[in-house]
Amino acid sequence: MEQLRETLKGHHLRTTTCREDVLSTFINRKNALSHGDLEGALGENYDRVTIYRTLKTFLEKGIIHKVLDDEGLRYALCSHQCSEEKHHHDHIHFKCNACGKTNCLENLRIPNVALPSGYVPESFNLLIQGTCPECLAN
Amino acid sequence: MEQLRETLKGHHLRTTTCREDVLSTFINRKNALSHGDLEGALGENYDRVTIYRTLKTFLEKGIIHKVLDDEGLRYALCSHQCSEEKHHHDHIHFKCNACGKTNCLENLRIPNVALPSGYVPESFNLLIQGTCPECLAN
DNA sequence: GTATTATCTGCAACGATGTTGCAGAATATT
DNA sequence: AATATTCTGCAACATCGTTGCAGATAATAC
Ligand SMILES: [Mn+2]
Ligand SMILES: [Mn+2]
Ligand SMILES: [Zn+2]
Ligand SMILES: [Zn+2]
Repeated sequence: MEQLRETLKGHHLRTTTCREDVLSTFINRKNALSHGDLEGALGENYDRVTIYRTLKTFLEKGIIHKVLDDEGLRYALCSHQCSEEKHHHDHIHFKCNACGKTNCLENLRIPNVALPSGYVPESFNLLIQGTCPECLAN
Repeated sequence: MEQLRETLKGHHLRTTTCREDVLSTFINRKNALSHGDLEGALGENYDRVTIYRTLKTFLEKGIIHKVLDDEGLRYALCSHQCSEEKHHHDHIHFKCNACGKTNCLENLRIPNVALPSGYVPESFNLLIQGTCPECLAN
């Protein structure tokens, strides 16, 4: 509760109930969320547009980052000290084809790739699809 | 020209002008194309819906494959022998933030990753963003 | 606590994107 | 040339995402 306010303040954002609810939804569900997911969870309380704008704001402030998925765009919490200036997202994302959830594998870094000369890499996005441990057990 | 008909026949597709034009657009431009790109190039000749269906058909027949991008979904030619049954797409995609083009780096394979136990990988998608050789020169 | 200012939210309207059903057109086959 | 198959265009619709603006709310100053 108070934790949420701290996070928002720390990123120079006013604390509003919508922002608190969006943020806590990200924290409670562990996986990456689309706008549609959030609308499903909070749509009765807040307007679609407000949720879009909240995502945009969180993205700009470095609270969440984009996750590319074969179904479209999702968002996940930035775990480390991402700020408005600098982001650290060289970790792997895993999507389970059984349960449909996409997760950050925060401690798995994307391996280096030797690009042909002339290519200057700046950011990386690796999505691995397959079966997650939970679904494998069932 | 005749090449196009061969490719279509080889995938058991009727040769229509729309399919020929979509296919040749992929061949002429080297980079990955979105539906919007194709609509911009061919939209005066063909209906939006027909272009959507052509993409879907090409995808199913293994003529093109999906390319994930921070802007959304694009498509690129399958260079090797992708068929309806089996696809080979463990290569890297590169998006240039300067010119906005996304390309297949067909001969760069995605490196292996040691996943935590319980995760069963099936497919991989690595997008590297940065500056391409052409834009670096300018 | 109240007034002021800056920011956020809801609503409406709109544009872009993608899907489906169906009748007529085009293609491949005989 | 006749037939069977499948492709295309149109219309209608659903989903997704953006923008402008007026009223509500939060932070700040008094
Ligand atoms: Mn992540
Ligand atoms: Mn490719
Ligand atoms: Zn799963
Ligand atoms: Zn470039």
